[in-house]
Amino acid sequence: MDDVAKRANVSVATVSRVYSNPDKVSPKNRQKVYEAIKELDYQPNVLARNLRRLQTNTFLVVVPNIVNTFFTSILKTIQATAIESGYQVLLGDTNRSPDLEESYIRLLKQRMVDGVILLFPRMETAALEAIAEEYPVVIVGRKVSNPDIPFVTNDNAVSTRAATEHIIKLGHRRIGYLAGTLNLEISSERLKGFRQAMEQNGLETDEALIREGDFYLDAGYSLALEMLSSPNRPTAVIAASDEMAIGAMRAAKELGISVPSQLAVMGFDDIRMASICEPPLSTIAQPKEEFGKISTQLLIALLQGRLQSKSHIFISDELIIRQSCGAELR
Amino acid sequence: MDDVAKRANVSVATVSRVYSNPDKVSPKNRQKVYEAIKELDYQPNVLARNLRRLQTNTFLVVVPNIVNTFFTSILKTIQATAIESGYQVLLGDTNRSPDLEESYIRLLKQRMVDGVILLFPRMETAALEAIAEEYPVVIVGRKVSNPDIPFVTNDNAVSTRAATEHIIKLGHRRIGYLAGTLNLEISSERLKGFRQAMEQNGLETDEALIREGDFYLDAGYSLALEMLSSPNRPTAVIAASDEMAIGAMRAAKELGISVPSQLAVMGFDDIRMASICEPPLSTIAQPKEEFGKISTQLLIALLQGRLQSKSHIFISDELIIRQSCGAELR
DNA sequence: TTGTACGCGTTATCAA
DNA sequence: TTGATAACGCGTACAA
Repeated sequence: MDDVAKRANVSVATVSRVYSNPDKVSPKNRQKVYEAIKELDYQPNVLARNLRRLQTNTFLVVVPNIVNTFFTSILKTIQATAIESGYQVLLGDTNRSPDLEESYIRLLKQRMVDGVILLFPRMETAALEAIAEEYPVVIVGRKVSNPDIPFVTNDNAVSTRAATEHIIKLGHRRIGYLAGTLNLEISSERLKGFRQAMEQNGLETDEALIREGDFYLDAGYSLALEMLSSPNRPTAVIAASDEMAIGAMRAAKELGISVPSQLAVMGFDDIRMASICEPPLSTIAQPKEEFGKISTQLLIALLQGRLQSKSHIFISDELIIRQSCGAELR
Repeated sequence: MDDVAKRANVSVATVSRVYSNPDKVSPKNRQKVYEAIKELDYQPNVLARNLRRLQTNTFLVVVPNIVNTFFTSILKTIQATAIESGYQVLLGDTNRSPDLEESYIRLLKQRMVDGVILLFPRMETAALEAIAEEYPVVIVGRKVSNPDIPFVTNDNAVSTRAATEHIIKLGHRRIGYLAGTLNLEISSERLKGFRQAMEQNGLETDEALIREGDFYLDAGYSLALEMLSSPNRPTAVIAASDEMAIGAMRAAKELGISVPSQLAVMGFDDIRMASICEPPLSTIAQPKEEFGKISTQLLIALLQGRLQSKSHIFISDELIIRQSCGAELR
């Protein structure tokens, strides 16, 4: 910076101002500085700037599993939005481990990052709130009660209820449900929505038709194989994930049960396979891009101290009707 | 740090040494410092440390598309390996744009990161080499001739040749090839391997059976539909990607051509769908984890100035035989 | 083994 | 509008 200043016949202060406050420098000097910068191919040292400002214009995104296109779709939008606003994104993959999640908070304490976006965090609520009260944190995909902690999420109960109602309207009465790991709030909420829809429509839920899986294809396959082998089998199956729904379709095929004419199937997630499989799977799509965009905007607002309070944001899922639920047969 | 020093009755230098050179501090003082750190919950300020050391212990990973599990599998290993070694990972998604790729190099010039791993870069070779000559850069998935620039890649020609030979050994003579975008080196190399295998086995390659697609399912579907509708259709199809291979299987199904008994199919990539589709797809799996691990080790060695020269590393792909190629029928 | 003091390259304050 | 200068918090050369 000294060299630039000398070459432009100004002080380092003026050079610095050309970056932070160009309007406060006379056009003549500004021009001279620009030229000197160009001639010397000068690049400001970000490390010094960071130290002086005590901020890095970088934030961390903590992801449960980066080999999962659901999360990376969100991450992609976060990254793009961040870059647009002059921020960088540091990546933290946790392998779904709550401990690793918490360990990343160290970066916040050491001032290595200005803030954090937590995607579908799994740590205890108490720990989560404690961190978010002390540092700039935005949560995606999970609710907290503290009104000062911003989050953006969908409502899993509402969406599953809507999907279930769609199936009921198609005339089904015996409906099976393949749940995800039930100790996750996201799974229990989805199941809750299923039960609500059944109840509100005066249908009894046969507990034998509710099974817990782990979101993956194999679980959906084997649970459905059992369920569909029963003489009193359901005429529709709703799954907490597309993979499980596709597993269920495979089981049906193996048993000679045709989808959708003899069995309606509904998934959740809208993964790429959902539109490609046979028949294409009806499902619920979460607003991945909006998760990313809104959470990033919230965090930047938070960092710049212009966050309106009560930033609890719910975004609607989208019910996508393809052929597996048989809506088109009617 | 001042507070810690006072509390432990030592100087700040001693506190600093406890972090960087614990052995150079007397056990007594070391213990006192540890206690003070704990009592005050002191965290060293990374920004100051970075400035002083003129390094960040952070490196950038530039990814063509982060919503692609092939790239994120590599990224995942990179992240894990980096963290293990005390490094952080900054994320750069380029949407396959060469310009965006180059723009990330700014972070290097500004010293925001110590080095870069470029995954399957698309920029011009000249630009690539120019950057890698000046800064610590490791390239994944692409070769460069300069022996000082480290890279790790597979050999697409060799792998495709092996896959083609496998098909030939199964007795096929008329074999179709669905290529990827041919202006990418990766695609032309694969096609080259196909031609080599045909030639070395004395088979003529009918140019009508070589078609260029774009790696995606739809292209594989429509190209195969055409190719298989011909009266003189091939008995085997090799694709440059699993998605195209799956598209080809769909086309075959539509035409009433049974896979594998009437048509052998081979893919490339080993995406999740490959093991799930019907029939399961034979394919070539690239060593994703090794890409990640080795590239990270190379970069860290490079940063620490202990990189042996000639770090040009080739890793073998794995031919995965499932049912779509019909090997099991014999 | 320990402490003093300088400098890393900026930004921001203040006075001119 | 500009310049001089004091931080920012740490690491380390040097002296003790």
